[in-house]
Amino acid sequence: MMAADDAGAKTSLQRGLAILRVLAETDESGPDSGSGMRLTDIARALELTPPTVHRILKTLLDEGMVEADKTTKRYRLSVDFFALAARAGNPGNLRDVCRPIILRLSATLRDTIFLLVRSGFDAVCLDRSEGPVPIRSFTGDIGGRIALGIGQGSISILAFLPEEEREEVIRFNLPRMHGLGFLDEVYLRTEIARVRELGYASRSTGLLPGMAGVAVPILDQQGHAVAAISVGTIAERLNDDRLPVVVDILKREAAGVSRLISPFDPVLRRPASVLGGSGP
Amino acid sequence: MMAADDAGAKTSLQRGLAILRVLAETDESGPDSGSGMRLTDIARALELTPPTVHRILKTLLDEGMVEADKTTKRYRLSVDFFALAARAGNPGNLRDVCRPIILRLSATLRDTIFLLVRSGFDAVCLDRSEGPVPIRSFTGDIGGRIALGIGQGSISILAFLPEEEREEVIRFNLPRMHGLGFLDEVYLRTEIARVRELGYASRSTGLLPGMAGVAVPILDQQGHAVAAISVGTIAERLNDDRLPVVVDILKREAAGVSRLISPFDPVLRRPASVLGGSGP
DNA sequence: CGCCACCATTCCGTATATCGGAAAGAATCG
DNA sequence: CGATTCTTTCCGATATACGGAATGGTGGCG
Repeated sequence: MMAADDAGAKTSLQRGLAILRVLAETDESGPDSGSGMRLTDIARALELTPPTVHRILKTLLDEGMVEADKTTKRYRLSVDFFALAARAGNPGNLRDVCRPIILRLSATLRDTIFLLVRSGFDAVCLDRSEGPVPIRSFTGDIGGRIALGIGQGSISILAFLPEEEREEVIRFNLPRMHGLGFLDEVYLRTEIARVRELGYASRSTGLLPGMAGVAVPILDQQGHAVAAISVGTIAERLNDDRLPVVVDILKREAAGVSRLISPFDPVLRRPASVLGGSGP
Repeated sequence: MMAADDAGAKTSLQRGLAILRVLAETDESGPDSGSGMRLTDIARALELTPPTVHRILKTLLDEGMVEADKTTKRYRLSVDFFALAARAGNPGNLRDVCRPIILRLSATLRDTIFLLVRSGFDAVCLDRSEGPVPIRSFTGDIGGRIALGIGQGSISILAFLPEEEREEVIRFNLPRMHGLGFLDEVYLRTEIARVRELGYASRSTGLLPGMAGVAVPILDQQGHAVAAISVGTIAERLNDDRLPVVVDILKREAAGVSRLISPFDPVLRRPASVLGGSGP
């Protein structure tokens, strides 16, 4: 069980990470974002005493992970921390491998392209390149998360997970989805079957009016999804004429990526897994 | 505050962060990127004993900041960590405020737009939106760093720092620059003077052949630079006809941002409640 | 095929960093 | 201008982290 506020944190490292997480929450988009948190607020949120928070914050400050506004005494995650993260999230070179493809696709299709990767029960947006047409999407920005099953890219990953994992994700995510959309289990399973059959996910879910998308999974050697390439655009741009063309291009690119990731290394008995272990 | 602030990490939190940093280094682009590090490599790099590294890695693993490939025993930063830190780097809402502007600019100008922010002696790329023309740049990707003074966006920040800070940065960065480019101090100071006079930085530095850029600083209330908006494109697209137009558009947008950031309200103005309202 | 070398992992006594109550400065509010 | 809330420092008791030593694995090499 993963409580949001880490009631079981015992070590100072865990407390430090908890503080980073709490700061990240207030740094996300919103009216107060960027303004940061005060020491006592952090202490309250994490059920720590002010001296403890103060000491840890001082360390985080010295290490450059956190920055403080000296006048307002408010703490927030630093730009350095942001820059550090840019070097993460590249499992199996996936992001590096896909960047040129993403750029090429958005230039060719003149739509916004997303690279999504699975992380636990979510899909996370690893990269994106905007087309000229502004769109809205579930994952939105780089680093954005969405439950596996919501949105074309996300569902195309879910559809091509190993059956056991797929069931586990569905079990876990259905309750979460009821809050976000109006998907019921029957609909979800129908969609998954369709995606598996077609090899791509499309159609507007109706959750974002006027928006539409297509996505294809990126499969590993075993034919299981590790990621997805997704096109987000307005509904008119995915009509019956254009859709097949886009799908065709996407499938070709995805197949190319499949060949490039986890290149067979004779030393290893198995290809390196692209997936992380951030599951249950 | 005695001495001993030196490189020798003492607390477990510092060691944990050091491990994250070391993992970030090997995760950056390169032939081995994405493959991760082994435990003993980390131990050697940080001059720690294997048991210590093992214990800390276990914590980081439990906390989801690090993921390990079970077969190869290699550790790397997790996608979760990536998602976490992607929420940082939004000082004073700067990124949120600028995103629509970045998108609008890249759609209008059909070039690649960067948002750079100062971090210490560097400029860091906070956001970017690619135009149809592929380009190369110093900062490159989101999260990329470049010494203040190299590149149009970077130098336009440097030029509009308070004089004292500007001198400090120049002193610190000149030695670093000699490795990167061929800038000498006279040239740098000439450029800075020119940028201050014109209010923007342009001209191809010649460091990236065929590439060109224009950038304008984003100023705070005191007229000091906190960030810059930069256009990166190929040299032909910044000829004498187009350059003034682009500069004009950029200046207008930058002025708009200046008004939006840190709306310093001298009266007692607490931004609602920090914990408050619509929690996710 | 089997030995060797290196690596990951566990154990545990010692040493030390961490914790938080108490209280002194700051800032803020009424 | 006094009251309240918050930040920061101090310090002793204690829990936690450390790393040497030993164990279990895994790949490399002869």
